[in-house]
Parts: sequence; structure tokens; C-alpha cells
Amino acid sequence: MFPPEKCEQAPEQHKERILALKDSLELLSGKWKFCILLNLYNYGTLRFKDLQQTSVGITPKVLSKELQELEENQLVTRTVNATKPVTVSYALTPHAIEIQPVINALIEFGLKHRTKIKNNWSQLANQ
Amino acid sequence: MFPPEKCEQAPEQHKERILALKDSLELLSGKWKFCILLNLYNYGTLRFKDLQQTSVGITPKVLSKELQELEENQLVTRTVNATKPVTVSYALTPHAIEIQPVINALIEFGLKHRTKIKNNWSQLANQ
DNA sequence: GCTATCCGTTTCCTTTAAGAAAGTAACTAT
DNA sequence: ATAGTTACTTTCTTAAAGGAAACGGATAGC
Repeated sequence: MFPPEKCEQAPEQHKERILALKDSLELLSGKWKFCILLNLYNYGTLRFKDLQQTSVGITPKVLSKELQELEENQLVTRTVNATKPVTVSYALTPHAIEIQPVINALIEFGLKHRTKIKNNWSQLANQ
Repeated sequence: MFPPEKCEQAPEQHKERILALKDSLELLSGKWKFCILLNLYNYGTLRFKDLQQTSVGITPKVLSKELQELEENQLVTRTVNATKPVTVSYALTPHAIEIQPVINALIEFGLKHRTKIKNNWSQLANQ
């Protein structure tokens, strides 16, 4: 058994938090969603081709699918412009702005982890 | 083209941040890692079977694999206890504690998203 | 008519992730 | 001797994700 005093402290809150965590992960799953969102944060509105260029390595099919999922979940808006040829702009919704803390936390952790791994390497190289 | 003024503001920083983001996502990919980490935050040290019970729905094979990956990336420690039968304890490393902001941000977003979706439903139901 | 651009879609294929079920090894209790 | 516990591993199968390449409709320019 796991420590009962901790488990019983707030079991319902904990369950709710796990569910919330799973909700978030479901929305943000996949290899590219965070990358797309980060680019939209950085550049504001972007067109399909811009996103294809900024999300290095993504194929149009995957980009299309990811954008559809993000739109379904009301995290991005899709706007068809009256240009010729037609262009389509994508932008974050106000709701998506609340993902920014997640992305920042991920980036910070990534940066820390990088330096940590680097230090381990130099320790190993240190004969 | 995407807005050049924003793009040229800090292109190298942006690239570094994208790489850091991808690093994080690589470490934390999969359906269960965040769930396992959250349980270790909540309960402290847990044994294999505890984790199987708290990560509802996980199979021993997947749990074993996820724990191995977390250990490889130095996010959890694995300790074999001198009990009979043998038990194995898992705990977070100091380094893993830096993931907590990520998890908290994910949970907060999940909670907000839940209430948002709820509101949308009640709006739709409002004839 | 030919070519190009933009925003996709379609088809096909490969890789990866995940789940179900059974087995293993070491030990204990009955 | 048999059954149970813990901590996995192994095997098999299925589902999901992802990539490559080609195609399509709309429009424009030459």
C-alpha cells in the first residue's frame, strides 16, 4: 500500500487533478501541437505555409490534421482571406493563451535539462 | 511570409526555445509519464504495485517501460528493498521536481478548459 | 494553353504506442 | 505440495500516429 496519510489527505482533489491532467494531455497530444502553438505565440497570426515553414519537418497532411484538431478544441481560429490565391490565417483564441504557462514551463524545464545533461557529459569526460 | 519584425526580433532565442520544447516533449512523451510523476509527487515513494493502482488502467508492461525510460532520463530512482518478497520503490529525483511547474500548469489549464466546455454546453442547451 | 501559388486532400505505407494474456523467478504461508 | 505475492518480462495483436508522394480546385500571370 502507498502511504495512507497522504492518500487520504485529499483523495477527491487528487482525482480531479488527475482528470484535469488527462484532459490537457488529450488536447495537446501529438508531436506537433505545442510547436504550432509556440509559433503562433511568437509570430501572432500565421498562414498555412508559414506554419509549414516554422514547424520544421511537418508535412502538409499532418499540419492540416493538427490544425483541425486545434480548431475543434477552440484553441485556434481559421480565417479564409479574400486574397488571390486564397490564403488562410490561423491565430490563437483567447482561451489558448492560457496554455502559455504550460509552454513556458516546458521550455524552462527543457533548458535546465539540457544544461544538466551537458554537465553530466563533462563529468564523464573528466578523466 | 510571416511578420518579419517579430521573426527577426530574436530568431536564435526562438530556435533555442523550440529545441528546449522538443527536448521536454521527448522526455515526457507517452500516455502515462505525467500521471506517474503526479502520483509520485502526491504520495512520495511508491512501489510498483502502488503505481499500478494509482495509474488507473495501466498494464504492468507499459508501467515497466515508462519507469525504465524515466529512470534512464534520471527523473526517478529505482530502489530494491530487502523485503520478502522483494519490493521495489520508485521516487522522484531532485531534477524531476523541476517538472512540477509543468504539471501544475497542465492541471490548471485542464481545469479551466473543463469549466469552459461546460459553459459552452449550457449555452447550447439554453433554447 | 501552360505554369505557378496556396491550401489543402487522398492514398499508401511504415513506425510507434499500447493493450491483453500468459509466463517467470524468488520467496512465503498453509 | 500448492497457492499466493511482488515485480516484472515475453509474446501476440491491435490501434494510432506519422511520413512520402501525388493530386485537386481556385486563381493569376505570361
